[in-house]
Amino acid sequence: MTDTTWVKVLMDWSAQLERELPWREKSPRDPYRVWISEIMLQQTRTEAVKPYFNTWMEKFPTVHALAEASEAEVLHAWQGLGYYSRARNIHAAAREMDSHYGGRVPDELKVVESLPGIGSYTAGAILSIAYGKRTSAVDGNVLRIYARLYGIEEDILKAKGRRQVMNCVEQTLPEDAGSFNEALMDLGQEVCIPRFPRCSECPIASWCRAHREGKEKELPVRTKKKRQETLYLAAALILRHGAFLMHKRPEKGMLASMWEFPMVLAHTPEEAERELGRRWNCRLEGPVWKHRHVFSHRIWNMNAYVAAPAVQEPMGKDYAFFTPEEYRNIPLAGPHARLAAWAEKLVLE
DNA sequence: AAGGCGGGGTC
DNA sequence: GACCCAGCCTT
Repeated sequence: MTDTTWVKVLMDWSAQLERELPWREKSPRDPYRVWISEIMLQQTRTEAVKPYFNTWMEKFPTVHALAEASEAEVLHAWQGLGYYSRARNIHAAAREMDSHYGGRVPDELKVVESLPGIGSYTAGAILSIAYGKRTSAVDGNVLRIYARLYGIEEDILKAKGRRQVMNCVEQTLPEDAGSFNEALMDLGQEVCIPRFPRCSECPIASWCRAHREGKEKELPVRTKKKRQETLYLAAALILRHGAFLMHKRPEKGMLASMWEFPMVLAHTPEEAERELGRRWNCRLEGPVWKHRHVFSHRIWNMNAYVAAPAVQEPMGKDYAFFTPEEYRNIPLAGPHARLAAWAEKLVLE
């Protein structure tokens, strides 16, 4: 039988820690706030989320307010936070809650988990924290903590290792699962951190197998990810009557539905520049601006050029002109937001 | 089971 | 540079 005496020790430690976070107001918790915070926190540090969360709540205070908003407004509020399918899914889920669930976050595990953007972790977190149900919420923190605590040597990013942790969590999960899940997050962020765990500060170190065996830096085992592909990007600054020509990206794939300056991707900077000149059939001045942007899975080396196409091209509905005043209110794609900020001064000249 | 999908802090 | 974060979805 598993020794679970550490559970209460951990929860007492977390309670006296009293971490103050915008989404951790006094109980009862607002399920809407719990849901939004959990989505924002997917693969994202708490410090990055804080300002977005507060702005979001002023802009979209309820499920209904969010459901009424346009997708562009929602995407704009998410700009800079990354993983933009989260914004699209959150919007779709809000409309579903508004039309089918009385404008509330549902309180049944299977129902919540069926909503877009809500997987097993987020469903468990919402149900336990907002509704007091006894559900587990296994995230990166929990995988790391349990791998160390119980000396699990399987790769936690693979199904087998993950299953071992999930089984273990089920056996240790207390009735007050919400407080327990939050206590694990506290421990994972403050003490049982990835690289160099602070075991001397850990309230449950005496129960930890990895610590006992001096393997706390060896665990957890996790596969490395492959490195990014490098691409070269040439962007066109096409200015008419104080407005820049911009392009709306496709509805699927990277930076979906966000706006960018017209651009070409290639494997060399020369090729990108040549293709851009051919596309707009004009001379390019520049590069007038350079930037290197690292994504999780690729790298863009960007060059921007001033272009003045002689004739008005037939452009289609994915193209439109925006003044800087206007493009501050539309969702801009990653590094194009930086270019847009820089390009404002061209309008003044 | 594997890979796509952002951005930023930290070493 | 590399690592990794309160993961989910598609293929």
